[in-house]
Amino acid sequence: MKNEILVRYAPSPTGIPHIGNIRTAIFDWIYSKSNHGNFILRIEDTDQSRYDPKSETAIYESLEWLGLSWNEIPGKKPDTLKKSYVQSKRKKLYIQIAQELVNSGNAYYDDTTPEELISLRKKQQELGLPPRYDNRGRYRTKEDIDKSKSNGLPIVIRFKVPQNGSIKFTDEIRGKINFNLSEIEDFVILKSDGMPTYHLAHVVDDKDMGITHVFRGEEWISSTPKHLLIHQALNISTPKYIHVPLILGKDKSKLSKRHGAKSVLEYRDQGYLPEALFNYLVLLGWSPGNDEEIMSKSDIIKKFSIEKISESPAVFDQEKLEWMNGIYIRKLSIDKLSKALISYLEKPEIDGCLPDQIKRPINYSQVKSIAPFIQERLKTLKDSTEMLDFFFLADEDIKINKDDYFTKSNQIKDILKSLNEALNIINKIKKFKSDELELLFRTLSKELNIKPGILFTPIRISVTGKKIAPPLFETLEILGRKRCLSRINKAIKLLKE
RNA sequence: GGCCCCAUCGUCCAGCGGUCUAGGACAUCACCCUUUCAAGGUGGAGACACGGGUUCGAGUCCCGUUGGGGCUACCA
Repeated sequence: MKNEILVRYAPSPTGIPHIGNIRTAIFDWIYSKSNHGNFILRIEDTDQSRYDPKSETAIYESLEWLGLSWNEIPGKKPDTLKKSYVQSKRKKLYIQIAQELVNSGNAYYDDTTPEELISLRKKQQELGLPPRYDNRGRYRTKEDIDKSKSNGLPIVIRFKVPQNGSIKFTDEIRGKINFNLSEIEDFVILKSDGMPTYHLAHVVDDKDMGITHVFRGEEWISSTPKHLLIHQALNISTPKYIHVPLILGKDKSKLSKRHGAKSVLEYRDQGYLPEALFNYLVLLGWSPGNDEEIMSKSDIIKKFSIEKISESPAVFDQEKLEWMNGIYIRKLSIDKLSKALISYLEKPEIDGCLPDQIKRPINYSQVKSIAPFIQERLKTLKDSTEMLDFFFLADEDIKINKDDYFTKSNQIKDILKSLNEALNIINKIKKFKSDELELLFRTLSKELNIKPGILFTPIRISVTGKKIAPPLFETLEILGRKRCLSRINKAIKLLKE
């Protein structure tokens, strides 16, 4: 049986995909999966001046990291090894279609220069008129154009928009939307460098590739009439349009770099799990219709429907993402957590990971022994750096801030007493295990009549260099007797200075 | 400015005419648990933008106002 549903993610390689953009890809992917359709990737690189080769790689990486696998269209060879379709490789097709449109009277050559356009808009604005192209090119003769061409002036092809009547279309989540044609200017479909504009290229490709559903950001609603017009002129059918609500920054404007760099790869590098980002993002603008929030991919695929996509924009909430990431971290097995932690921690110090003086590779079994004690404390993998650097640091590299000892209005002689008792216990204890240690230290706390908190804090600081650290007795055990003794001795010396 | 879209707690969502004295989650506050920090538990505060209709009945339908956003390129 033939697959009916074909959706595409069509980013332009002008920057690293950000959250808003990739959310559309997520919807695309889910929709194709939930309908047993296909999902393809098309690189829309028709703007040569903004093209950035790095971002093309970033697109692949982002998609792969999130697990959004794409297919090729049966019978249509992709343009890259990565199985994506690339518009610049299809240039001839667009030129051919543009010329067809000229031939059929739906488009015309225009030699209006960019400078003329700028001064035209300027004049209009001075007069308080809306800035728009005045369709002057309609009245240029073939001779005019030929002359301009031989003079080396830039020539474009513009679509001839009927200047009366209206055009309407159905957006799958908002219903009917109507526009007056008189408000639409004759727009460029083929640029002077021979490249098509988005308007032409995507219509041609969607038709050529058999795209059935177009998911795109709400910002495209206003230019949809242009796309419809091209469809009409070409006498081809339109796909379904699903304009998804925008993702907004804290200030409620369209999410952009200005809101603090929200590229997908950055989330990866900051220690977020792909499952968490996926889950969070899909909930931004969609819900299953009840209160469920934590859902696996297959859950979501099962429950997804276009009708449940919301029509109002959503503000991106970093804190909720963090919370959700914590949920996903806690769901990981210790083995998986350890591996994720290692691959994160081994990166250079400059990326927020373990200090460079710590030898790589990081030992798996060591991380595995610690992982259970930090698992529920992590919001991101990055948090782990600070939580366990002291496990890997040499004793002499543990930096202690003396002031940390004195926050509870306690006195130095008590602190030294606690530390010396600790030394004593650690020295004498037979089985250096956390439960044994805890037993002895609790007994000591009672004997000395010192509250556990007061007794344990100096030990924690001495051994980890931190006021906040993983559970003390487990920490001691993993560190081992020798290192504990050495660190506490060092701390006593420091305190006596 | 013009055109288009949108409007439930601070934020994300549920609600698709009566079960709404409006439910969940994040954040926030209090308490419990507790060796720090978390995690967890319990509880609190917190919203249907406004005005007209329609209807026996409106958060839910219609219109307007207000507010927010988007578009207005030889960028996508």
